[in-house]
This record gives sequence, C-alpha cells and structure tokens, in this order.
Amino acid sequence: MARPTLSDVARLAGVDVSTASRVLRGEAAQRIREETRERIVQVARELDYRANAFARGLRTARSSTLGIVVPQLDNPVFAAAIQGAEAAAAEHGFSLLIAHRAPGARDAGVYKRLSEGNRVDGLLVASLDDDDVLLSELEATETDYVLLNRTLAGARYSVVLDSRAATRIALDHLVSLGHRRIAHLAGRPGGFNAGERLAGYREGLAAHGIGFDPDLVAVAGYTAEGGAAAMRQLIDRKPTAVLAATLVSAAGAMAVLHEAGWRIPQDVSVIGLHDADVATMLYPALTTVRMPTERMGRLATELLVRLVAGESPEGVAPLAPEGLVVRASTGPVAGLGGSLRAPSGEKRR
Amino acid sequence: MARPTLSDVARLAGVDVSTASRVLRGEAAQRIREETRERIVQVARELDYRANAFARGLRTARSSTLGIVVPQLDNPVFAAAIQGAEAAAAEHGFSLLIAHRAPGARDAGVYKRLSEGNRVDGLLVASLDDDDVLLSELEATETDYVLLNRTLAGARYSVVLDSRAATRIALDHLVSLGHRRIAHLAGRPGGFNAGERLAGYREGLAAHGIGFDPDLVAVAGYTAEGGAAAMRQLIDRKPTAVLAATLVSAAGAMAVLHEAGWRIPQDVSVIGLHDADVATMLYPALTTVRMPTERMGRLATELLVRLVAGESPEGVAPLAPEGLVVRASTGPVAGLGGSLRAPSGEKRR
DNA sequence: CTGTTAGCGCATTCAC
DNA sequence: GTGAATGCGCTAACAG
Repeated sequence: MARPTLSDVARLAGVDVSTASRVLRGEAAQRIREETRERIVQVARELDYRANAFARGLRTARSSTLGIVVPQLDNPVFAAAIQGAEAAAAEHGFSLLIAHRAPGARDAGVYKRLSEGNRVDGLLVASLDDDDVLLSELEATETDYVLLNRTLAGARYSVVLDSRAATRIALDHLVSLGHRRIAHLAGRPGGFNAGERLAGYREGLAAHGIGFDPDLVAVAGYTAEGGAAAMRQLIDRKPTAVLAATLVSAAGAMAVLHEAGWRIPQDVSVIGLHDADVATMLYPALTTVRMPTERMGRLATELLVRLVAGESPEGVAPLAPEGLVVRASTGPVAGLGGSLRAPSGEKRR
Repeated sequence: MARPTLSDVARLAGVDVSTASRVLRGEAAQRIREETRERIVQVARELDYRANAFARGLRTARSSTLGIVVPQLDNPVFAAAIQGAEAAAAEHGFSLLIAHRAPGARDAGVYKRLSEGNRVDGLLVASLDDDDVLLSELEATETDYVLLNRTLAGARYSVVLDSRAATRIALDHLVSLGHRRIAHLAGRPGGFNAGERLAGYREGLAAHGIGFDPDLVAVAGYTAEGGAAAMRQLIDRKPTAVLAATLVSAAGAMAVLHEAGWRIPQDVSVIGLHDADVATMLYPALTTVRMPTERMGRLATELLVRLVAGESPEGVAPLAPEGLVVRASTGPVAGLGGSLRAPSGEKRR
C-alpha cells in the first residue's frame, strides 16, 4: 500500500483532516476532546503514518534540515565536529545535509545551493577561505548560519575552541618539565586558530620569563609534510621541546627527529594540540591537549537550532580545553637527571 | 524581496507557468520557440530563480536527495567513502543527507526515518550490524539502497573493496622479501572483510607453499588497542612479518613491537591494508596496500542514482586494490643479508 | 508550440 | 471542539 496520508488517517478516525493535523502535530492549544485525540493517534500508529516532508515544508517553509559544509571530510577535527552536529541535530528533530567545499574553490555557491528552495533552515559552516569571500557568499544566502572552528569579521555566531588556552596548557607542561628552548610548529598563517596558538605560545613564554625567539617558530600548516619541513628548518636551533599545532604536524616533526637520531623524549619532547586516536598510534605515543571538538559541533548545532527558531541566543565563548593527556612523548629536559619527575603512562583520557 | 516563484518568472516573461516550467526544467522534448525559451531563461536568471524543492518534491515524489548512514564518522575508510559519495551525488544533482548509526544500536529506524515522507530517494548504507537485523530494517524502508563496504545476504547491490586480493598483494610482498612466518592480525570475526582477508591470507600462503599455522593469527579488530593485544598474543610465536588488517591495528602492533625492542623492519616487517595519511605518520612509515575507498563511495552512489532512476543496473565487482605502497616498515627477512634487495623509499602514491 | 486545469499533502485561517 | 475552505509552488496531463 502506498504511504498513508493525513486524509487517510482522518477518514479512518472519522474526523476532518484539520483535526487530525492539529492532534498529530501536538498543537500547543489543544482544544481537542481527549477521546478524539486518542482515536486519531491510534489510527495514525496503526497506519504507521508520517507526515510528508515536502507537503509540510511547502506549507510551512521550513525543512527541519540543517546543512553542514566542510572543507575536508578526512580531517579528524571536522569528523568529530560533524559527529557532534549530527547527534545534536537528531536530538532536536533535524536532519543534516552534508556538503564538501574544497578550500579556495571558486564554485561560487555551495552555501547558496543548499539554502535555495528552502532545502535547509540553516547552515553550519567550516571553512578555510578568506574572510571576505566567505562572508559575501554567506550573506548572499540570506540564511541563518553558525561558523564552526573559526571566527569571521561580520559574522555574529561562531563556535570555536580555545586554542590559546590549549597552547598555554601545552607550554606550561613543557616548562614544568624544565624546557625553555621550545619550538613552535605553527598553523596556517593568518588563520584564526594559528593566530590564537601563536598568541598563547608568546603569552606562555612571557609568563615564564622566557624570551620569544622568532627562530624557534616555523609554519607547518596542517600536513605531515609541512610538519616535517618546519622541523627540518628548526632542528639546527636545538630546541629541547616542540609544540606542534596539530597531531599531523607533530607526526611529521617526529619523523624528522627520528631520522636525525634524536630520541623522544630523552633528547627532545614533543607535544601536540588536539587529541585523537592517532596520538596513540604514533611512536612514542604523543602527549596532547584534548579539545572538545565533538562538543563544538553540538554547541554550534544547538545555537543554530535556536537561531532558526527565531530566537536571538547569546554567542558561546571559546570552548575550554578538556585537559592535558600525558603520554610518552614528553619528559624532563635533558641534563636535569632525576630532579624532575618524568611523566609515566597516560594520565587521563 | 521574497524568493521569486515560477509564476513570477512566467509573469515577467509574459508566458504561462507551465511553459516556464518546461523551459526551466530543460524538458527533453523541447517544443518551445527559441525566442520564448531565451526570454524565460533570461528572466529567471535576472530574478535568480530556483525551484522550490518542496513544491517540486511534493509534485514529483522525488527529492534528489540520497541518505548515507555510517557506523562511525571518524573512520578514515568511511570518511573517504563519504567524500566520494558526496562528490558523485553532487555531480548527479543529488544532495546527501548524513546520519550516524552506532553499531548494534537498537534504535530501530535511522533508515526508516530517513526514507519516511520521501525525504530521500535512496540510501547508502555502511553498517557493522548483523545480516538479519540489517536486512529487516532495510526492507522495511521500501526504499532503494546500496550497501557500502560489505555484502548482505538478500541484498542485491553492494560495493566492496577486494580485500582478498589486497591481502594477497601484501602477502606476496612479504614472501618476496623472504618471509615465511607471517602473522595475521585479523578483523572482526564473522565480518565480511575479515573473512575475505583471512581467505586471502590462507590462499596466499598455500600458493607459496607455506603451511597455515592458526597460532599465527589473532583477532585485532579495528582499534589500536586490539592490534596491540593481538600482537602481544603473537609475539612469542616469533613471526618475521606481520600483516595487519587495518592501519590502526598495524599501529597498535608496532607499538608493542617497539616496546619489546624489536626493530622494524630489521627484526620484523609490518604491512597494513588500506592506505591513508596516517601510514606516513607512523614510525617507521608503514608499507600498505592502497585501496580505492573514495571510489567505492562514488561507485555506490552512481549505482544508487541509476537505481532510483528506475534502471536495473549491473552490480559492481569488488574493487581491485590500487597497488602496493612500499614505505619503510617492510624489509628482507633477518639473516638473509643482501640476498634480497630492501625496498627504499616510497614506490608509488 | 503554448495555455488551462488539476492536484501533490499538509497547515491554517475562518466559520459554526 | 471540530469542519470547510484555501493555497504553499510546482509538474503533468490534456487541450487547442
């Protein structure tokens, strides 16, 4: 049998479609006799009735669907964010339409295409594109949106991780182990997170009375090759510790250090920002600062849900790091002997 | 101004909506005067008109949307498949609705929820669930679907990788390096891919005249911890090489080998199935067999697109591996000296 | 070649 | 408390 419609339900329950609609939608002002309501609900259940999404959407101009567009699917940070977004969306009765948008793609319009024809009520957007092009594309959609993992001048809502605080935590850990020559493998120059991390690095240095040495900083971006290249550039400066912006760049750096015959953590400590399974797959297992990436996706989604409901929610502050995960890649600075206790095992997860 | 509708276009072009509809839809039999057509197209462009997806869906009972449901988002294999699916979907004018379904979740109905109310025209399903529960849920949707990365008795269409061939390639590589005591870190027992891989392992062994030793096989599943546990179990059997079902299990195994003081590849070679960035992040960089995971997503999507178009396409054969990627984790068996050439560097990518 | 007509299934006034 | 009527925007016969 074909999918039952509202009028099927109404007919079998002996009521008008409008009554059935009211009941099934759980309308606030329920001026419906209890007996009638029960009959309708009962019939609907028997028929396994579900409202036709198109008809409802056509009528209400709302889709109960959110769009999420990401620059890469294979990035663990975005993967986690998507996972959180999907879960939150489902909890609020929304579906998630996913789209991919290559960084720098001049295809003028994933955002628009998604928002056209009321396909989505709102957009979750992660992007590595420049502020101006992103903003103009977004504004052209005339749709509510929330930025994921970045800020954007001119955009009201974005949910980000507190990269600066995370960097501070990493740096404090290294300093507590006696390190003072700490190299920084930075992210994409000009990028929001990269800037925050560099700021955290400098702040932390200053707080510990360590001078900032620009020769200990190199741009690694977000690839293993980038991390390796940056490390090659810095290795002659003889750092005793390396603070990498991401797991991937940390991995690239570690490969270079291995090749150069440096032992980790005996000769050099390495710490990465963000935590993921790969941290345990590296050798030695990487000490990291865990970040609430999945929660970022959840919060952004919840914000967006309220936004499309017509509310004007408060923005959310940068999400605090969840803490340090000490593994095997960090240890006391060489030459300090037993004066500082070496970390042992994984402290938290 | 509110979003323009078809009748706006028609009015401004001085034609009837039905004519505008025909033109804008690019109807096959275009019995429209060229001049009229141009006028309509022109007006539509000026207004930046887009058909309302709901109205169209309500009328045609088709959504131009596909659903994809995966058991995990953070698995690189699924991430790549999703990426391929999204690209193929976009090329064919479809959108992708993504949903997550925890393995073993008894929530009776992601599939159904997606297919209800014509939200999706078809489903791409990746699942680790048992055949019977999966099949019954899928059949209940009365929607076309294509399985991703697994087979299912009773299901007509599925797109899978040729795990058996991949395992053969890996095994052949190890044997060519002189290895004969080759351990196998297997996947989820009973799983389709795990079975294929084990079969490939046994076939390969037989082909090379090597006896099958059950004590050289352990279940590692798909986690680093699983790989480590399996490796601990096998290390006493003194294998000269380890063939891991996935990158993650390979990583877990490598950690155990490192801890035990085994050098890779001097004392033991390690090879993993599937290829991804993490392979280069491991130490030493992992030799792998590259698989067309993204293409799997593409092909599944293309199959589904044809299916929902009412065609009865041929099924697609298991996707052949893309080849061996020799990195640093495999080398000649110990004791053979220079009699076998060690692989150097990365051979292909 | 183009216009007229008739819904698709639902939510929502407005009556009663 | 419930029913009747209307239209969201579009496509698809059917006329002409």
